[in-house]
Amino acid sequence: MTAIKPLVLVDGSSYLYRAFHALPPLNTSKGQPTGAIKGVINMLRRLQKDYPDSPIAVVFDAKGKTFRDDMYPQYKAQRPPMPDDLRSQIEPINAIVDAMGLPRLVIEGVEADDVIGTLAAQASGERPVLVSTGDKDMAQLVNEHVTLVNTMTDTVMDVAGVNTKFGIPPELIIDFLALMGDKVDNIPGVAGVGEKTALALLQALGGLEDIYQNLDKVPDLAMRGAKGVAKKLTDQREQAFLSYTLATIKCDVPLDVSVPELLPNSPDKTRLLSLFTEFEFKTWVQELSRDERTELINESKASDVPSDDALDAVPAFTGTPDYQLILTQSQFTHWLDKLNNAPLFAFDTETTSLNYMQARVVGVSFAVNMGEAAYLPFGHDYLDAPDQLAENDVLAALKPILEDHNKLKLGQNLKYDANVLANHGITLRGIAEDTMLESYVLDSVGSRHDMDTLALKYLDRSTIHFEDIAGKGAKQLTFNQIALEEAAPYAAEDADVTLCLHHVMAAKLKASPSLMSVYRDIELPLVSVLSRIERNGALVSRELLGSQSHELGLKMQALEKEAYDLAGGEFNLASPKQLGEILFERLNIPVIKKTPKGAPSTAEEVLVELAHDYPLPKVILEHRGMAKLKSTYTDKLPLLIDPKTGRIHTSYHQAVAATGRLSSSDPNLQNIPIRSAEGRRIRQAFIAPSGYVILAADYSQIELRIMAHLSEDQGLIDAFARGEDIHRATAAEVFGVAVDEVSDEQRRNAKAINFGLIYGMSAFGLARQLHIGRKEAQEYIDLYFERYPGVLRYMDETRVLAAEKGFVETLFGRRLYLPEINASNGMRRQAAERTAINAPMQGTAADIIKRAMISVDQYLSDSGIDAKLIMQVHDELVLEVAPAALDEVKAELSKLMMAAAKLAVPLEVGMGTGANWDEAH
DNA sequence: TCGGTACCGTAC
DNA sequence: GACGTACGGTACCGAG
Repeated sequence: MTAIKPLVLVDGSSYLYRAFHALPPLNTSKGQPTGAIKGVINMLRRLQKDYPDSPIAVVFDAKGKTFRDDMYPQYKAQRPPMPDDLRSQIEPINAIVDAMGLPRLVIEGVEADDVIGTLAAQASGERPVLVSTGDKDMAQLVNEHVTLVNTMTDTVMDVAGVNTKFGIPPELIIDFLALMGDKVDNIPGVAGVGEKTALALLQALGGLEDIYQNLDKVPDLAMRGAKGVAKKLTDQREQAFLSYTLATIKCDVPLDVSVPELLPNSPDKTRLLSLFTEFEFKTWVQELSRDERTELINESKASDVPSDDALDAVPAFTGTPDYQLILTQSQFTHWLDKLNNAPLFAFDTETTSLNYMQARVVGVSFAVNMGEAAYLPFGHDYLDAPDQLAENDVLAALKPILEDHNKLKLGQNLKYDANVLANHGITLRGIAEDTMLESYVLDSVGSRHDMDTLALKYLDRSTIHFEDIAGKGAKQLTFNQIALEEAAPYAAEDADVTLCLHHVMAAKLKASPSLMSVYRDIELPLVSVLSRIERNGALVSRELLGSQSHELGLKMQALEKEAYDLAGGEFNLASPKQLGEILFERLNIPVIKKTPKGAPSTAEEVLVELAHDYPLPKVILEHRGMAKLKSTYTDKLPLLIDPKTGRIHTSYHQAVAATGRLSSSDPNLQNIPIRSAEGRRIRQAFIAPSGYVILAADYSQIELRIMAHLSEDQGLIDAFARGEDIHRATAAEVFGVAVDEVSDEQRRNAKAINFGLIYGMSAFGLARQLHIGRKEAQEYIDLYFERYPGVLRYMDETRVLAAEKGFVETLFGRRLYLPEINASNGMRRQAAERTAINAPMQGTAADIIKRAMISVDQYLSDSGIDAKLIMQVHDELVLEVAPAALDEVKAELSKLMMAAAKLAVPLEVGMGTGANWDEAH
């Protein structure tokens, strides 16, 4: 089934101007402006990716007069001449378009619009037409065959879209322009008739002709100044009809090309490479060389991966599903046969607990074809439960299938299934697809990624919820206690829905090679790696934590007494509300800051400030610090030690953080204290077992290095290349002193600036951070951007691109959508802008360490060396290593982590070892 | 007894 | 209001 490829008509001139004006200026090191080139070519590359092999034409305005100038000498007359900085970019664009193999059209005497209108008319009815433009005037071309697409904003406009956007159908767009005129093109329109009046007239009376035939009805229309409008229309009749002609796109320009001749040629890669190099488009240069490498790789492995085409050919299932319950050996044999012969099957485990270390599998469900699934129970043991197949027999029969690399599996969060199967001695292999990860890669923030949410979102299907059959709260049943009549439809549905979801989401992913690569090359291989890390666990000393808890408790008691004396009565130190009353009402201490809800804040920074003048805040601060350590860490961690392994097994969440980072819970191992001496004692409780040492390896300044790479700022790149202390180097630049004369304060300030940049900080934020004036903070920021202009440009460009596209990307193509980037609420919009700045850096760092984890895990298992991964903390990997293996592991780990990305700056890795996690830093 | 919100604090 | 991403603790409040 091959759909007819659409004809793609690109309004090159509209993008040329938009790119030039909307994007911040960009120059090569020789001073050649390239911002518009980059904008236009970027857009063409996107179109090519979206519509490969479609006939396409890139159309530009010709120089000189057009027929409209003859008709109306003032047409576009007020337009300033093209700026030199734009003019000099036209030839390069032409050259690149030609090298890309795209047909380029420039026709004398008419405008690009007319050429596009003509070609659209020619193709109309034979194939769909997509007009790629940023110009709304083109809406007049829209009909059932012709759609507009704004490639810069990724929005499309069909007939319904025109109606929604303008409130009138496409046929009336010319009339609309004729009435209200167009400032940009200097089309006069009817003076005194603006957008609102024009729409009211058109909606009430129809087109221009109809309006003039019904001028008597105009004064009665419900619109502002209706009475005067009729006179204006009468007086300016001629001008109105002239405007109509001017605004009409000509659809019968004589052309000496026709649609079939517009197929793209294969690109001249050598020429492209030299052009991209000349204009210093470094990422495209890299991509060109990378593409050539991957083409070779793909050719060699194309045959052993099942094609997604096979799935796409399966129509969506709409009938009544067939869900079976497997209770007999012959039913089981039948399904084993299906599984063995399926190119891919969905499966799901039902268990007794959400805790993957303690869970036992009590049943398994499968789906091979959509709408057909089965539940195989073997551990339900409620009163009067029917006889089931024996667990041992079932698992023994399934084991070879589940452990076979070549029997491909699909699931929803298969890491969990892999973990619980491991409890039964089964190593899940052949993890080929995971719907949770498909959803996460498609849109990490748009919705949650649990199956119920996905079924509603992608299948418009409401599923049986776990709570529906298990109940909730204290009397919630475990799965083995649920009657099979209820359990079977639920479990079978899970497998079926997973299969249907994959069908839908895989097609979406396929449309975007970069998202597909994030999914297939990063997220999917990571599943098994994370499963192993989780099951390895981290060893903690129960004794050490216990004595720390005890000690903290004693100190807190003393502080409480002290606090009650100072406050003149007992109160709950942990209650911000009660504390606020004591401080700000009873003791009349001034309020420095309020919480978002308006209550006086008792946050740390406030108490630190107050501690200068009052004794109580200092006591509260000390108490809080201890309470935090005790309740969150020293009391809690021992409770999470698994009785069987004696270790702590966290859960890493792969589809939670918007940027692509992992998160960790139960416990969260990614926020164990390190900054204060007291906090670090908790890290001392993370110990190596006897005969091993802890090895911690972390990327040094990874996000700043990524900023240097993405911004291509030469100063920053050079500083990293020289291997300088980056905060010191920044301070030297910003404060204009030699590197070895930077004071501690200057370095501290520079460090705050560097971190602030990563977070999209404002002068206010920096001022608060450094306790300086806002003006002074702004001066620092200005100085910084003066020294590192590439960074400023990158930030501006990122904001603009985010606003136009609605998402930002990491180096590896992971996307983060920013629905509020164009919000009218300034605060929300600014928050989205800060996310836009931060996400590419944080997300690229996440991509890099994930890639490193995959290769490190591969190395560890291939080599069989005595070492294992036990933790990941965003930019750090922690391992347990036998001392005899230490030298080799360190060398290999460093090599693999550095090789996880090729940036314009070196990726440096720091390492430490010790008997515990604290010592390893 | 629970679920949700507010506030606070830990990490990178 | 003003610095990004997480998780989780305690307090508090209201519904059941």
